[in-house]
Amino acid sequence: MIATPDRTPLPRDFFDRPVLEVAPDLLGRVLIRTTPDGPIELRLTEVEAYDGPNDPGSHAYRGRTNRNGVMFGPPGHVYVYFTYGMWHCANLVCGPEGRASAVLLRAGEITEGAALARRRRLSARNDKELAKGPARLATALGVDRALDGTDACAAGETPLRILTGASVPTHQVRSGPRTGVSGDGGVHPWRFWVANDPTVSPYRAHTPRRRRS
DNA sequence: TCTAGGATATACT
DNA sequence: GTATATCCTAGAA
Repeated sequence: MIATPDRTPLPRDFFDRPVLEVAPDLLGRVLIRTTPDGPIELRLTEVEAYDGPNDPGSHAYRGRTNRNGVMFGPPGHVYVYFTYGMWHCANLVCGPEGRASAVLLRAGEITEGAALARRRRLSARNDKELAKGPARLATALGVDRALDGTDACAAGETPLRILTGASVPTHQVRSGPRTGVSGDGGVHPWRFWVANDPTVSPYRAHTPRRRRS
């Protein structure tokens, strides 16, 4: 065995599987965000599955729009959406192509480039909060709509890539209801996280907003 | 420690 | 007009 970390991207076949197989298998894998100031690496600790046509909680449930077009494309690409008027969230598209299923990257541990991440996340009180939540993760990595459609499996230069390497053992994977999803979409235990990991975001049930005055 | 409310793009009614 | 795959701050407890 070779002791050096494997810098090879995951093969596209990895994502060309049902999203419920891919999601737990992503836990523990490492994302590399290449920025002009240097790389930021993140180890995934929490994800959520969204299964296009059968899933009322999915952005793709009501068909293709300008925003969600990447979900309908080939697996292994990054779908980035802008929400609540302020935040970005990153997903990895799963197969088969056209099914429009994806995994939302909910939280992770910054394993390299923490100084760069802190600069983008000034409100974080400690390093465990740098990517504790989907919008925080995107902010820490500097992910926005400009990265929508990025191929995370590309071998060459790419702003965002996911590496091969060990996922966490099955006995450390936990699952439960998805966060912040309303209606029938909240019943599925399609949120997956690493047991006892301090970077996993706290569960919040869906709370409807009150009307503005 | 907890809760309420604000910020406001995008899609849908 | 209303809801949302969210986060942050202020003020109460």
